Amino acid sequence: MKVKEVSQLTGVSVRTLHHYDDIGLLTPDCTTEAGYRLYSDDNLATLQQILFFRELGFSLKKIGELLTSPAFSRQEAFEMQRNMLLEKRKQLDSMINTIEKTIQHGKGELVMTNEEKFKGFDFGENPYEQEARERWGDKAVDESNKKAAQFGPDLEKEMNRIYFNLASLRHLSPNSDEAQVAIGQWFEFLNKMGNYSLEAFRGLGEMYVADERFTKNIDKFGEGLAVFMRDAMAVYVE
Amino acid sequence: MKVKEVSQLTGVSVRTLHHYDDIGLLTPDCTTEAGYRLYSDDNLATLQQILFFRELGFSLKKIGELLTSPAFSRQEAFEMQRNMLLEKRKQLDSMINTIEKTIQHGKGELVMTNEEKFKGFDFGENPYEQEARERWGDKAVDESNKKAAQFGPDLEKEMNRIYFNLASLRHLSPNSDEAQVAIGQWFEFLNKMGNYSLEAFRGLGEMYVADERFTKNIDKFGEGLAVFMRDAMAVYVE
DNA sequence: GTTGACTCTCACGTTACGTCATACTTTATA
DNA sequence: TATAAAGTATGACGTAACGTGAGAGTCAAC
Repeated sequence: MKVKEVSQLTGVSVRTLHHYDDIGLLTPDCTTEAGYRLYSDDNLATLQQILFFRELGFSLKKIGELLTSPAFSRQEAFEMQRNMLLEKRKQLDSMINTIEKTIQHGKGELVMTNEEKFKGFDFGENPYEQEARERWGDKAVDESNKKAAQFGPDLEKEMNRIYFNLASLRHLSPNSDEAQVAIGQWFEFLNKMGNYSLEAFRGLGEMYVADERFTKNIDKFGEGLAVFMRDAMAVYVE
Repeated sequence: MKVKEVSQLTGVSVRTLHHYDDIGLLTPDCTTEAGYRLYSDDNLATLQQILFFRELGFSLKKIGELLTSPAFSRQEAFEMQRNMLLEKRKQLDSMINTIEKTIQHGKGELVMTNEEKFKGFDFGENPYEQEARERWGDKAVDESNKKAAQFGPDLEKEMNRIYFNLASLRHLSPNSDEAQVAIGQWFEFLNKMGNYSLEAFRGLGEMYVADERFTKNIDKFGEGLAVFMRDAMAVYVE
């Protein structure tokens, strides 16, 4: 789909699409050789996400952070957004209530304090952001780091813990959330003592299967773990 | 009340109060000789109005125009705002509905078209503004005055005929065929001497009931004709 | 009488686009 | 098939509604 079609479908302006592309929030999957932006269905789904978050008052910057967070899951996000929308409706109800009272107040049928007159406006500290940050924000990553670090200077123990954890998940899909979180921990762990690029990380996964010495050592934690890890690592890199 | 108190009470920042003062949207009734802003209860009521309109997506400029309009009435505004808030809640419900469908869609339990995925987002042409402009915009009063003045004797006759005809139908449903034909004639008639958009036409109907001067003149042809016409006009627009 | 919370007025920064201007590409029409 | 019309791209500047200090005056309290 070209910009105008997307614009008409979603109600956002073409300029907005350009803008989102400029700031890297929504880069179309494809372009014609003339430079025309072409949006895929997946791009549309992302745009929908963006609009939901925007409606809930998130800044574009924060939306970008959320969308690119490794812990981000679309389904999870949708369910959360639903809750947020319900919250917002409650707020709206509160405002409606306030205004109805105000109308009566104007007719002299009711007395109102100043505070009551502004009930429902307290937009100030919305709990939405908080929840989102906890779920997908930097804090989540930091916390897990902290926990991992608490295992002490004994790196081998920590390593084993991660392997163990992964082994317990190896019957799941390599791209399941749990698997990806676990493999993320593995990636962080490796980066504590060296600098693994994502590409190197993927290569490592390949080696787990290709090299028998690795395979055997890894599969000690559970049959098929090496293969599982390779797949999960490949997914993680993406 | 000084700025901080107002800020805490209402949830808006001190800077915002300064800003509203700067642009003349909300100038405190009083200041100390040191230049401190002092807000009266009336100022607070105005601020409440501002916040309601703001929540409904009006620009500060437009809010200022509304508030200073001679036709502006606080009570009327409140009632209108309540309707707008109810409208907005409907929109929210639509979004919630969309998101619930989307969740099912994600689980593969449902098929959705791209259009369905963006239902409820269509912020584009909000009817709120339109209504407000018609009610309090200077334009509404001027235009109808001008046109009324231009009436020649021929036109007046035709107009009366249409009114008469409508009055004879006012016991029917506003969306009956007869009523719609008659109101269609009225629309054509108006368009002979000016350009009435459908939206303006609907607004005119609203004014028939809202503005006593109209109501009285119209009801001369039959009790309740103004209300009947407003309803028929609303139906006609759709 | 001085500390700390509160206030003032500039004035520049920021976010999320809007609005041209200018130029190229694609589609429709004659 | 040429040519107009509609769509798109990239700057680049504009705007709305504040945020964020800086620097200075004011006020209540200990």
